[in-house]
Amino acid sequence: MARTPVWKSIAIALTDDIAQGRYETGAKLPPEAQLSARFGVNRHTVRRALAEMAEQGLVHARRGAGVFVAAKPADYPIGKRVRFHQNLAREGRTPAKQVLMLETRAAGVREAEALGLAPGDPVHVYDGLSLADGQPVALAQAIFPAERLPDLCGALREETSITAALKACGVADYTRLETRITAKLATATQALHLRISEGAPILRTTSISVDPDGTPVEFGRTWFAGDRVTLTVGGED
Amino acid sequence: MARTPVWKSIAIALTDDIAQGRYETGAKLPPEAQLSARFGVNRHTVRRALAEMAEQGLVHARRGAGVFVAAKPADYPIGKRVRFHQNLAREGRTPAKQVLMLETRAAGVREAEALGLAPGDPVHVYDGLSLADGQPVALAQAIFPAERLPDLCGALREETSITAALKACGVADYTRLETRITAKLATATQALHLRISEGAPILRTTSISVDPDGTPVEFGRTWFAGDRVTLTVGGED
DNA sequence: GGCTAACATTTGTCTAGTTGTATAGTTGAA
DNA sequence: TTCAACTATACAACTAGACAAATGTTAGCC
Repeated sequence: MARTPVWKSIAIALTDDIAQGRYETGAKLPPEAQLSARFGVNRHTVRRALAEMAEQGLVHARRGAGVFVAAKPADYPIGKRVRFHQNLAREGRTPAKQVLMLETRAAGVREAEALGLAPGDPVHVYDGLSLADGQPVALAQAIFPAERLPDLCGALREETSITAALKACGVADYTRLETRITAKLATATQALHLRISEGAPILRTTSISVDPDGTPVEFGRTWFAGDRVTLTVGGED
Repeated sequence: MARTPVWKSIAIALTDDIAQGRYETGAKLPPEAQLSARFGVNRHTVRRALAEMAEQGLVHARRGAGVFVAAKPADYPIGKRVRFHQNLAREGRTPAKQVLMLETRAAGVREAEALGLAPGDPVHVYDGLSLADGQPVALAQAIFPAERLPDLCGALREETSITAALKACGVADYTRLETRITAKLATATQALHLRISEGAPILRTTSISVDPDGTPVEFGRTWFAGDRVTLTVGGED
């Protein structure tokens, strides 16, 4: 006899359910207690199955909330013209952003250098979450020179994208001057926002964007959920 | 592995924000709902963090109004002239001390060496608690040469500060010769006195103070509640 | 101006549900 | 015996939603 463990057959059954479309991406699976009743096994056995699926990136569990079907990875091109909303819309996914924090404060040394300011000059700091089809994809921090863009905070709050907010403040166009990419592990709060597990791989990019005159307008730091995004460089554009 | 709970890391993040001056003393923190969005957790989890901070006296909440910063960690300059009462008064906080124990006994080897005595010579030992605005900030042990300062015990009991007690015994001035700083974790009794949790970080300093002639007058050991104090070295003075 | 009433905001509390983890026990097979 | 798979139970940590209570704000009225 083959003797496949019970938990493995449960994992297969659930995986099949997802493939059949019984549970959509982003949807919540029934709670473990309910699943264990359905399969007639102990809760731990279901957990074993779910753990396997989580490791394969098929589902993701949030303590207290439930187990959710993970989304498919998206290609995210990085070139001269990086526009989160356009990038995703091109793939037929619905982009969205969620403002986590918005403040104006003095620039740090690193930030001032990137924006061509003096340390201590005022900057707008935007902390936000970028979503694709309602699923968090990236944590983004963007820093703008406050003196040049005094009304940006309001615009960021109201507009649906950073590009639109910059346009409302008179920056009709801007291009990416430089992007640096490194790999990190998710901290606890990053993991919570991105709905991944602590210690999961993260792509961290830091970037400088300039307007057509070559004046820096944005210093950005973005943390992508490594499982959900594939950064692509080069190609067209 | 004992992973740190999410609420604890949130408490640390907020405490740090306060220490960094992002929220001034007396200022209102963002409402719980906003904080829970910023950290990506449920409001209850933020409340757990705020409860911890409130217990430590860092913030206090008023129903219907908000959560306010009660006190930011005090800066405690360490230089030639370390005076607990003056240090705190300069920051607009009310210092106080509470005597835990007062005794005269024979000096140990380490203590004798620091004070330039022979082991077994009599020393006064002061054990006390230092408070800022009624909040315990540090546990202090001070050891004085008994033969040189025979009446110190009584003075320590009556005067409000060690500086005053020394003055009453004829030591008009004294300066810090040396201070050593290490990090420790709070023991149960330390935690109890400082009203922090067991295992919380503690700054331990050992110091030698001398009178204008260069004769050692005090050998001190102090345990600061790490959350409530930031030791600063150098600068003015 | 000064007062009140209505409303929105914000913290406090409660109940219920869900996943994470730890411990101990049972069963079946090599 | 020993080991792996599974069961059983309990508790901790976090989520979710609802409502109460206190506060701050604003509009309207005298």
